Amino acid sequence: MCSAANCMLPLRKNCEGLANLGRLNGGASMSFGASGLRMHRHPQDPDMDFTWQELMAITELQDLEVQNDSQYENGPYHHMEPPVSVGGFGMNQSNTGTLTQECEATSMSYEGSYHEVMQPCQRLGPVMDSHYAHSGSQLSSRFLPGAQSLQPPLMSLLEHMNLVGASHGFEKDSIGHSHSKHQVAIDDLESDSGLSLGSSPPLASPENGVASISTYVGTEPGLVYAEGEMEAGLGEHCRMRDSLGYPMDYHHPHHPMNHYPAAPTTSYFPMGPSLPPIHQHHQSHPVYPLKQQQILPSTALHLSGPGMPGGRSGSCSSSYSKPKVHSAPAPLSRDERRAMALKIPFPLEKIVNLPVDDFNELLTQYTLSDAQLALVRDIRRRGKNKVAAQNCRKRKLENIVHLEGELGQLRAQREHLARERLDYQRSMAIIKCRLSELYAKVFSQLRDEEGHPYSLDEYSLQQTNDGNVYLVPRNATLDEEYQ
DNA sequence: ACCTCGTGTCATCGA
DNA sequence: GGTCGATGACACGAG
Repeated sequence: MCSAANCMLPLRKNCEGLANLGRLNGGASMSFGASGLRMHRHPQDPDMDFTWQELMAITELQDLEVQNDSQYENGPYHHMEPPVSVGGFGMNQSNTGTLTQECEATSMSYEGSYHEVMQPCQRLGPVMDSHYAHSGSQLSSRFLPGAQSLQPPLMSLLEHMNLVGASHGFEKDSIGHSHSKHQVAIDDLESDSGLSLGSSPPLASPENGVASISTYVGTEPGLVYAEGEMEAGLGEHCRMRDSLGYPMDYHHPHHPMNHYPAAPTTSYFPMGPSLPPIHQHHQSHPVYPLKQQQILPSTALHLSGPGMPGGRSGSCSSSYSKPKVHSAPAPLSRDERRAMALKIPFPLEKIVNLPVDDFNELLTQYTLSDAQLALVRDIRRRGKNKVAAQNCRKRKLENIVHLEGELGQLRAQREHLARERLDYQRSMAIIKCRLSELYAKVFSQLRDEEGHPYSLDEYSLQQTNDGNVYLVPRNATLDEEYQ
């Protein structure tokens, strides 16, 4: 035991709970401690029992405050400002912290938000009890703009202080409900949106994406978690795109959804046996001069001929006839022209879409020159790469849209957490103010053996782990024996 | 003339 | 080693 221990005056033992506080503090005197110092109270201050209860309630809050702090520290949002602490008021669970006398003595640590609250709080101070007793709900609206966001421990205390009023229920519902909804939104976002090429539009421009995510970017609490409606997922996505006029099916002739041989309906070769005769998808194909198209024989690649399997000439011949649906038929691509020039005896569709084994088998069925063989392989490579590039670009745009949605959600979450933090700081400032008043009140009732009051400048209250509260000189700390 | 956008193509990498 | 898909980079044409 250190020397300071002789001056430590255990005031009370609060482990029996608030129910016993009245009895413990209701006595005419409190004689504690090894020093034998006796503290005398004024005879039955009618406010003292309530003061003690309130004081201890605030003290016990400090444990809960730690939990609140850890919530902020462990949460996804890390703010640069340190959490507010009321430890400066003493009554610590350990041996740290000392009492302070005035609200302004602690206001330094609050910077912005605390000053906002302290002024009305101090102005209210002398008549605070009456306000608590008679107009708590008004205080809640006037001085606790963020009281509805208090965590349950704070709410409990403020209820005890009659500071909160009817806003409690709202906050519980607000926080709890919004968090659960928020989780749903995260789950939805984390769910693989999938690269559903078949349901993706040919183009998903970033502008469209921004328009779609505007739902998630909310600045108001009510809007913050509206992204939970994302659960509609791809279906909603599709509807949105549909409303934008995009086709829901990606009718690309070589789209992975159109697997060979299930969908041999189109071809790079515009004259396949069962092909739609026009390029419905590739509208960007260069429009070659009419002169160039005119020199292309409509039956340039006759499948009927030497080396061709019999019985296919007719259909194949017709398959290479130019479509006559439109007066201005789609131009041929470079590879198509090359294929016709080299008389490649099978459609480009097969060249591109056949599996490698079937493709090799197809090559064995024909006698091709080296130039033809090289061209066929180039056509196959370029055709596959073209589809791959299209898929890649679609995927890239979809990723951009998805990331913008996540960004909006995270921004909304950040705003929500910032508001919660501000509310928490304001509430703690009010609590500290009230706590300082309570300590001043307690000290005003304590007397030493000679009847002199203890000074808050010289003494502080410290609480041990077992709940004993000691009056400790400020230049001393509680000995471990008391912990 | 310049920019943007869409597309095709090539080169490269990893599976 | 060949094939395939993905992707960055580049070129080109259209608007």
